[in-house]
Amino acid sequence: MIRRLSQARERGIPEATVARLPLYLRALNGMAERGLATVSSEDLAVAAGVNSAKLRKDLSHLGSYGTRGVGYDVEYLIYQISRELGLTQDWAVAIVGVGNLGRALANYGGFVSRGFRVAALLDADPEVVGDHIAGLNVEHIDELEAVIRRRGVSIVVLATPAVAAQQVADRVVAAGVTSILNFAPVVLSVPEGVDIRKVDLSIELQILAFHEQRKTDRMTGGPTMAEEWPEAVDL
Amino acid sequence: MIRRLSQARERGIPEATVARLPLYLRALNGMAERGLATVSSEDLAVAAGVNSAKLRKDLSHLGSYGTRGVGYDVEYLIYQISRELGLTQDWAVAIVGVGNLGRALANYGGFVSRGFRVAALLDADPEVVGDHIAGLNVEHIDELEAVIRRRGVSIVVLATPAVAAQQVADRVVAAGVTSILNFAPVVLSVPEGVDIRKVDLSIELQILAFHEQRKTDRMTGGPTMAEEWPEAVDL
DNA sequence: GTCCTTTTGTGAACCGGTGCACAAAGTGAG
DNA sequence: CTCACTTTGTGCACCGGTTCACAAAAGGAC
Ligand SMILES: NC(=O)c1ccc[n+]([C@@H]2O[C@H](COP(=O)([O-])OP(=O)(O)OC[C@H]3O[C@@H](n4cnc5c(N)ncnc54)[C@H](O)[C@@H]3O)[C@@H](O)[C@H]2O)c1
Ligand SMILES: NC(=O)c1ccc[n+]([C@@H]2O[C@H](COP(=O)([O-])OP(=O)(O)OC[C@H]3O[C@@H](n4cnc5c(N)ncnc54)[C@H](O)[C@@H]3O)[C@@H](O)[C@H]2O)c1
Repeated sequence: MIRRLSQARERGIPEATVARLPLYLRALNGMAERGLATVSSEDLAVAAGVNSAKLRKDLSHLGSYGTRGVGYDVEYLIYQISRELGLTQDWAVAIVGVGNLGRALANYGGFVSRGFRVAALLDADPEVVGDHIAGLNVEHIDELEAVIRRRGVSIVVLATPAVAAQQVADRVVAAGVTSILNFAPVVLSVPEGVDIRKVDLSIELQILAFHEQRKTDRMTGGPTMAEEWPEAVDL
Repeated sequence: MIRRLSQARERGIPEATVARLPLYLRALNGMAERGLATVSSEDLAVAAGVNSAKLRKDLSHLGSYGTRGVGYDVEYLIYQISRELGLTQDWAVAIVGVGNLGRALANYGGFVSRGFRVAALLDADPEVVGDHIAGLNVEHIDELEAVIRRRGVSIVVLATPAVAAQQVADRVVAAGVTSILNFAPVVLSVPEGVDIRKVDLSIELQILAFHEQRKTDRMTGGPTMAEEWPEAVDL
């Protein structure tokens, strides 16, 4: 039982913890800007909107970086979390599908700030190919594999229409990319080992609507029993 | 123990289930378009990308809508899920912050399709106010409360810069809205009873980067122990 | 040094959710 | 009507994650 710290760090940061680390990082960056040198788990937890015990347990998975009676060194913790997340290196991102959403993403400054660099924009529409957006030339989707290879793209953002998404995903995966952020409202099927994260606007709104309905039902003493199954239902 | 069905339905659909219902709904709509009348839990589960036992358990929370030996009636299930999610009514959505992202959202057709109607666009920039986007006039943020009241807005989408988000959220909540979809990278603080869902691009990318790093580390037999804490760290 | 205060790191109970596996319920053939 | 087959609905064991609560560690006062 020699490798105490190593044991904690190695091969096993819970997924739920990984998802919160960026939150802590953001809060810490704010604190660093305001000149704070150290922060307690309680304060950091409040800033990140979580419970302080959870925060401490999360951080304990990275190692023992706090000082009892004092708290955590802000700069040091920023470095450790950044390193853990892989933010100390530079990630080349390609955006495929340069429509409404793809353009917004390309123009968004928030990526670059933390190790992510938009390295390529790709689209199938000849009307769009050749456009200059955020200092980048939109290239034709035929160039996909070449662009991924040449620019060392390791993360692809999918912002094509739903029908094209699977087909593009297949090519992207075949080209060796194993991390995809998907905005198209489809369930992508990819081989083992490929990570997909999806952002789905419409699902978020539907979840809000569900709770909103419950809230208003409760007020108005809404229907408690299933009503009759009416005739027509639009899609 | 009289009210079996009611007991199942009433006051208690697990949050995880609610988050999956939109997925099932989407898959079902696809099947309805292709003319399928019934579907087995197995097939629907595959289409939605989940385990079939999970799907059955999820659906059992809404009631007993399947037929053993046959499966589920596609149209009927679409109706039941829609009703449960509150999609049989029309929701007025306001988008606050009509920049890159706000515009993309306003132009997006995917909302309207399922009970959500963009009823207002609001911005603080006089340059933007008055623009016509997707058939809507961009109104000044000063009109926020009046617009929410007059158009019956019950869901607000926040697409302002991070610094403005909390302030806008406070006004939105004060105006009686209890459902917010937040795109700004901040932890919003709102009173009990207000539902916030956040969509955070940057967090998604960071999670992908984490796993990507692990994958490449494993291949190259990367560092197993924490390295030295280097001098400077950029934010 | 001793004592008091602060705050971390974690053991352990708890909780929501997942998935296996199967009885119950339905269909259809003969 | 019976038998073979299909598929749902769910009991139950399990698992990851959350939260409480506290011992252990650190710092400061004297
Ligand atoms: N705009 C939004 O706010 C929003 C919100 C939620 C989800 N989405 C989803 O994001 C995706 C993009 O939305 P959008 O509004 O930007 O759509 P869009 O139609 O404006 O843009 C899609 C772009 O993809 C390109 N494209 C089509 N097929 C392609 C292919 N095979 N390879 C490369 N490029 C291809 C098109 O030329 C077009 O430029 C859609 O799947 C949409 O459902 C968008
Ligand atoms: N564009 C993206 O792809 C993207 C991705 C992730 C997150 N975000 C986040 O979404 C938000 C919007 O991004 P964006 O790229 O559209 O920014 P943007 O600067 O293009 O647009 C912001 C808009 O909000 C308006 N605004 C500012 N203060 C306001 C106020 N008090 N009330 C009403 N409107 C106000 C501005 O006038 C501007 O039109 C930001 O918080 C950003 O961090 C954007």
